[in-house]
Amino acid sequence: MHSISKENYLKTVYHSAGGSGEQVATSKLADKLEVSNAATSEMARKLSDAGLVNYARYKGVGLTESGEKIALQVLRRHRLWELFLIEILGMSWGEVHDEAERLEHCTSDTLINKIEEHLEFPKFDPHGSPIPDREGNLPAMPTLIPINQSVAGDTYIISKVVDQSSELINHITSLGIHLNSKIMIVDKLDFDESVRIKIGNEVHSLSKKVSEHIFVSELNNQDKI
Amino acid sequence: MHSISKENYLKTVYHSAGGSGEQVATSKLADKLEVSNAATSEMARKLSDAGLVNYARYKGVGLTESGEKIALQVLRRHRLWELFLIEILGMSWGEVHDEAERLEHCTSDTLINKIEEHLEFPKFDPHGSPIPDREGNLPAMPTLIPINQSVAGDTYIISKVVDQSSELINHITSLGIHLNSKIMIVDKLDFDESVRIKIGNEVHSLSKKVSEHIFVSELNNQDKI
DNA sequence: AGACCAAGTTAAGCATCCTTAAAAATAAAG
DNA sequence: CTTTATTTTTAAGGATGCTTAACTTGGTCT
Repeated sequence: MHSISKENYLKTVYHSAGGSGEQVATSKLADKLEVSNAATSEMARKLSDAGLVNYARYKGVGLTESGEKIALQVLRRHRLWELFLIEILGMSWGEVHDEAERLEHCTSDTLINKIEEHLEFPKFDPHGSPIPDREGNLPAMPTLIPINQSVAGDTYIISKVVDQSSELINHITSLGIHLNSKIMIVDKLDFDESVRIKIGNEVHSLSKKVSEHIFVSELNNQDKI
Repeated sequence: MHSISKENYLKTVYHSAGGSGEQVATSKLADKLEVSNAATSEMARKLSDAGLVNYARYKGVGLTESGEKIALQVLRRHRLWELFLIEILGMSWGEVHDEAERLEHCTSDTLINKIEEHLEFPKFDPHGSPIPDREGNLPAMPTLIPINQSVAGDTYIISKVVDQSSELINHITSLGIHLNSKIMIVDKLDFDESVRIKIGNEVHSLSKKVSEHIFVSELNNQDKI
């Protein structure tokens, strides 16, 4: 296994490169990792020697295939842990990030696979980010639309909630809305642009403001949590 | 938080000192931690400077009060993780030790308390070892005897297995012996000091060596796991 | 007691990952 | 196109935690 530092560098390169294999400036990594520029330059050379990044002096770093593989494994561990801590242990959104940040570096394949199994092979983490599978493949992202742009009569899956203010979260949680809840759009009222939705057998009304912060995906587009 | 190395040294001192605050030879620690004697001497000095152990050259180390506190916290994390991995995630005895060995060093109080809560405040880990509570207090232990000191004809509960080598664990697991299994002592053979036990309807023979590592408690003496 | 052996300690050095400060390369401006 | 400013890299050094090799110390044997 690679050192915690190396894993964090690779993860940060992955995030900074925005998916594609762009080159990332060492200074950008230094900012994100909160270390000196000198430290990132040195690490860039080491990771390059190890074949995990492409690095040419003054040109930034980009992940190689094997580097990306490791970054995706770290990401997988992070996102599965976050989901697990929230779903199974009842921790709050605010608490889980730092915890997962540490656990992601000391979790064997065996353990993370058990966690994945226990969560019934989720595809997305509590923030709606995709969880790489055992081979490092990312699931297809559903097309997300804010709930106020949904079509009355159609059925959707709650896929993402932006703005993590506890007020909003508590409000929608109290209505029985959770990530991956199945909902049906009853109707949309013109006069206040609110949306009425059906969850299970209950119908609730969502204000315009609330409905803008909840994103849904079409049912067929989504296999399972 | 203290470094992983420091936590491991303190834990090892605790285990080696056998509960009471005896002095432990640095060479004994070196053996258990699989590092050189030089490394333990140096660490002894550092831990002593930090007030975590009593250390006089050539006289070994012993935990101070604050050192023992840390050791017990590490122990608490280790044992709760082991139990959690087995009970909640369905991992095997053989798998959990190494896993817990890593997790114990990157688990916040918040998380370990959640785990404790989820397990409904267990008192003993999967090996029958006591789990320190949040204040570092150990629960009262049931009276344990090694199986080779049991009385033929009597019935007991498997309460503890020492030596966590996967070989031993796998062996006894394959015989159907688990923590809290009820067993009956069939007889004890003088010529090789082996013990024959009955589990369910099967009778198995345990060598002297194996029988020394399995501890049982009398049937009425046992509250819960 | 004196000599000897084993246990324990110090010394020197290495790997990792970080720092600050100086030097070099690139980019920008006149 | 040269000078300046900015970014990036190298150099030197520190902390941690380990190694091997040499040296003390303590205990034992005669």
